[in-house]
Amino acid sequence: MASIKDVANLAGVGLGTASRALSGNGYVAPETKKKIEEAARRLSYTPNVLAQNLLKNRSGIIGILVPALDHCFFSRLVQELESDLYKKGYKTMLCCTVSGEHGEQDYLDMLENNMVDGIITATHSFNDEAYLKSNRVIVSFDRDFQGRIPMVRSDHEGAGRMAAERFIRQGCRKVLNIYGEDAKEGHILVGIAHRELSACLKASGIEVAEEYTSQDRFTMTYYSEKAGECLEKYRDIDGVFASDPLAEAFLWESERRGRKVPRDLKIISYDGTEMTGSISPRISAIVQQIDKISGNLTDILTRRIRGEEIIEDKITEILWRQGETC
Amino acid sequence: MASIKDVANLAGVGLGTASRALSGNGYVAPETKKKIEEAARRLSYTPNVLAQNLLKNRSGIIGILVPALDHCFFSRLVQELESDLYKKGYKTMLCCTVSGEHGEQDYLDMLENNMVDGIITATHSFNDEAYLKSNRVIVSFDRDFQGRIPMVRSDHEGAGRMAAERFIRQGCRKVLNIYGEDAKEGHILVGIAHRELSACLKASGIEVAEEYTSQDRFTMTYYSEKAGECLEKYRDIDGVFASDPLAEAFLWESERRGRKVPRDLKIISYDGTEMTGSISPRISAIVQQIDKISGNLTDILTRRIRGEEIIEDKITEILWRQGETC
DNA sequence: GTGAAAGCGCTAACAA
DNA sequence: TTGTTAGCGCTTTCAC
Repeated sequence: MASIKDVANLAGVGLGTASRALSGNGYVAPETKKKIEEAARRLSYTPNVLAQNLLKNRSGIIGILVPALDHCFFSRLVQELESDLYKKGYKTMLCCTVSGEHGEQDYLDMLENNMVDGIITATHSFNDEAYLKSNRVIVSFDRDFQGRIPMVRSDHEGAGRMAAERFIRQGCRKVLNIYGEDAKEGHILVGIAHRELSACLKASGIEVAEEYTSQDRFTMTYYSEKAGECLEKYRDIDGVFASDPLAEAFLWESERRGRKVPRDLKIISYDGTEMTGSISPRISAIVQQIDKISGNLTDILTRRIRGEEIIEDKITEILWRQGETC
Repeated sequence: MASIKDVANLAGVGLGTASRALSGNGYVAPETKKKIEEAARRLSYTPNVLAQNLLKNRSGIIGILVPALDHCFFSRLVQELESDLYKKGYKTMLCCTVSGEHGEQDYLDMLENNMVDGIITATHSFNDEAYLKSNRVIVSFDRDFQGRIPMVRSDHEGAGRMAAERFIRQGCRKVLNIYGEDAKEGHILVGIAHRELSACLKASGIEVAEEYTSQDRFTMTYYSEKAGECLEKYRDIDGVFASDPLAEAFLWESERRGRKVPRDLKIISYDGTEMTGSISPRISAIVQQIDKISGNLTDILTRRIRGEEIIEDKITEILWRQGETC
């Protein structure tokens, strides 16, 4: 590994000059520069980012914390974030908190020890304190830290109302509203959409059943089981509101039991990733705009890294996607 | 940010002593150690990994290059790799090469400039030269670099034969064999399975149609379109062999056209991720064991980082998963 | 058992 | 315009 010192020696100049020539900032005579560049080429010199990082006290890496990639919403979000961060000059460190038993704490430590310049967290599992203790740059997706960490989320209130409106218009009499048990109360904010839905439906005299899914199982196997159980337990429901993969599971499990969708059961999914929009029949959905969410998250993050004080939250608009299930 | 120097000062010792006490290697008197640890706690000292990295000339980060996370095989693989790497003491840097327009080259440069200690590549897009130029640690998934970079892949020969055997036993007369155009020839090795399948079928007097998918589109929208087209184009096929999401698309598109699966069309998917195994009907599949693949990749990688010379390839066994589509 | 000093590879300030 | 020097924060000799 050739160092900048080697380059300077070969070119017959001081290493400060070599540094200026190669990095492009600072005065250096054209011919000297040429010599240095030639020497660098001959030695196939590459600057050691480890040294640059130490000096600048930044790594150029952003940590993304997600429960898992099994869930299509998270894999889409991560892919979008990686792309956006890259465009802004950052590399992405991936941290899945559910898959292994390993700790979120470990990943948070990377903030303290300068491994990452910032963190985008989309996990549900950990206690707030660990996050709030850190004075470095964190941005949250869909999780409320009592206004002490900036957050990005979808317009869940609107989503809940929109879903209710659809079920009502379709003449549903009893709707199953199912979501993660971690969003049941408190600061996982997708719960807002579900609570809003229940409230709206009840206000219109429509019966509501609520069920909750485990917060650390994201496999289709689990979702299929859960959907099957619910269909057995609630034989009289004619509507379901659930996140993408679970909505898909309801679709197949319902058909398999001879309950036609949408004739006997209307399904609306929340997330509306491309996955559920292209299978057949296409699932009707309220869409969380992942590209916008990613844009907001990375925008707030990079601005905070640059020193801006931002604590305001960002609510992303939701959309209706007409499918064939409601 | 308190540095080790601050800790040493507060404890009233030299910074060398503080370093030894905190890192645990080197002699230091118990009471001195206690003083230092106390000082560290008071200042809530955290070692700066950037400095440690520069000294050790390693970052503890592994780069994973995948085309995208849209495809369930890759999102599963990445999740598994992240978990395995974590257990081995490495962090994961995620690099999606298709999603953005940004270059694979950029990520390969990270090897040269010490940003990552090694790379696991599962991409299809780039020319071999860029990889072979690098003398740092690379391990490849399913891509042949003429024996110059160690590789892990599934037993594609066995997979092709197994699929053929199933189609034959089910009495198929014409099978559609569809896969990525990049695997058509050369070094994307999943092509072996498909070529083997075609060869076996033809040898048994069964007709084979081959089709190819784009190598940089992984969305369900695309797969659905493609499946639809094929079903229109080949009205007489009674068997399909395709990767997971595409197999799923064939399932829905076929049913939508009134061609019942498996009565009119037998489907076998290659990959057999959990996703296709749990929807209803469950898709019959030849399973690539992602956990084993990940284990082999990370094992070879870490051993090479430690200095072992490994160039032999690792073939992972495939499994049959009985579903309801063949 | 401990402190001082060198150095990882780089950049930036300061002289020359 | 260029070379020298001082660190970034840490670990590791090497004397004491």
